[in-house]
Amino acid sequence: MTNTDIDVTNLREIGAFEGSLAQRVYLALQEAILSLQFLPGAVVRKGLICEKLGVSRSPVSEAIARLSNEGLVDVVPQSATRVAYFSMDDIREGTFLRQALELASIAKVARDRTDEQMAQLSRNVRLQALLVEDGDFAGFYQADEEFHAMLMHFTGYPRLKTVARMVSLQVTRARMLLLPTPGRSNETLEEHQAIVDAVREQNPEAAQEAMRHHLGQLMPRIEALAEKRPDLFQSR
Amino acid sequence: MTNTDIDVTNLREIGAFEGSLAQRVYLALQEAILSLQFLPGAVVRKGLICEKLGVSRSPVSEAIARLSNEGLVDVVPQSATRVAYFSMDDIREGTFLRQALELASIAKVARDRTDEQMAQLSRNVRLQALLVEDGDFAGFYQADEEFHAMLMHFTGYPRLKTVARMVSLQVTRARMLLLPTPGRSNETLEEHQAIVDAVREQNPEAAQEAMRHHLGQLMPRIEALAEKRPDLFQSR
DNA sequence: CTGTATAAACTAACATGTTAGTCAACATGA
DNA sequence: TCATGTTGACTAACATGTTAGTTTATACAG
Repeated sequence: MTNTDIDVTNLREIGAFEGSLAQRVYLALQEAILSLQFLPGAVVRKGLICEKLGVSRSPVSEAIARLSNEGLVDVVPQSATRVAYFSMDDIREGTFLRQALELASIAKVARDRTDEQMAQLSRNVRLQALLVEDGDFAGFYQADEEFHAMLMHFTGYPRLKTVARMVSLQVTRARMLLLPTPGRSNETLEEHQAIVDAVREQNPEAAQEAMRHHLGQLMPRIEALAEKRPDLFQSR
Repeated sequence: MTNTDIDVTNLREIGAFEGSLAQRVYLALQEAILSLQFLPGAVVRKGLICEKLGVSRSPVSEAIARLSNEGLVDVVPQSATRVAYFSMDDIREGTFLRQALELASIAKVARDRTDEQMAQLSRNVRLQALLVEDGDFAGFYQADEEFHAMLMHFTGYPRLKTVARMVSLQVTRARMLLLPTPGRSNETLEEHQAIVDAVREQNPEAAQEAMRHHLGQLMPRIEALAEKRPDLFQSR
């Protein structure tokens, strides 16, 4: 069991975020955890965070409470808080929940989409094609995120995006470890195109099937990862 | 706009709950809000709650932060906290999210169920039949809850139940206003039986269809409610 | 009587002091 | 060497003090 502390120099200053102090601290910590600048097992010390960010323990405590609720940290009462280890069980569950929400969303969007929404989707996918052509992986990753966010936005349910993000935080963190595989972005693009095609034709079943296939590509890659980096996975 | 305070005498003592003080306060407040003992629009005063429950502002603040996150209270920064009004938008969204999770769950359970799980489901539904026969509405309500909780438990995903509960809290609160309609529990029972039959036959599509039909019965009844009790719905 | 400025009261948010539970280091005995 | 008991440092949880933003009541001008 490693007992290393987190390295607070990896925290972005809270001036970079908006909202209450607690909210900013939360965002700063979440970013550090998801980007793996805080490694699993590292001890989260309130004192260091307070010092680095220049705030008192109150907002830090509230931030940690939220992270605990999301499963990104493990709090041992009266003792310590650590960055949560990866857990294949959590990741599998997160994938399942995420898929449940994505499938319901895509079916609704395929049914109810407007022409304007269709145009936006089409535009996004054409942008993706450009980015793949240019080999701009970072840009493609962002456009990919936007693609899924856009679909959820089109359902008209504002909390959906938030809930989907929350349930799959562990998956998001695991994705950070996936190196860009040659040819994968091309496949991803084709999968996105298939989804958009089904939405264009207003065919909910086809859209669901295309989305199911798309999302199904992720888990095997994460499972391969667990073999290579067992140090990041829970040893309980 | 009513400016009534909450009536803290409706709060159960925290001795009735388990966990940290913050957790107990959270549960006590949630119970009062969901059971409509705290009415929409009522001002939540920390001072009164602290006095009634015999705790300081810290655990109360943490509890309110969680309730705010779940949408059960509206916090106006630096000003006041109120019990959230009902919102048809929130309820529709909650129903959508709940259905997404229930449909994914029932499909998985129909595929993967064990004989032991099948026996438990069958037992629960036969219990429901007895309770309907006896006209025990409270008992039937509880068995109904257990039925859905059981299905989610059988997926093997431990957080699922928690997430499903969280996304549909507004729906749960609205259900409290639905008077037991004559004959409805009989219908509900038949719908549950149809679901269990499909699970027995390990037919995911049929199970989903039965579940979809079952869940589809709720929204129309809530919509009728919004007409009768406009005072509880948001007037923004 | 009405619109507006102002101040006082109230509250969430934040800071800081205190308590009590946990855990690891160390000592003691087998 | 190893099991076990004790102690002390450390931390989350809780209590309380302080700050700053919002709302509302009130005074005053038009």
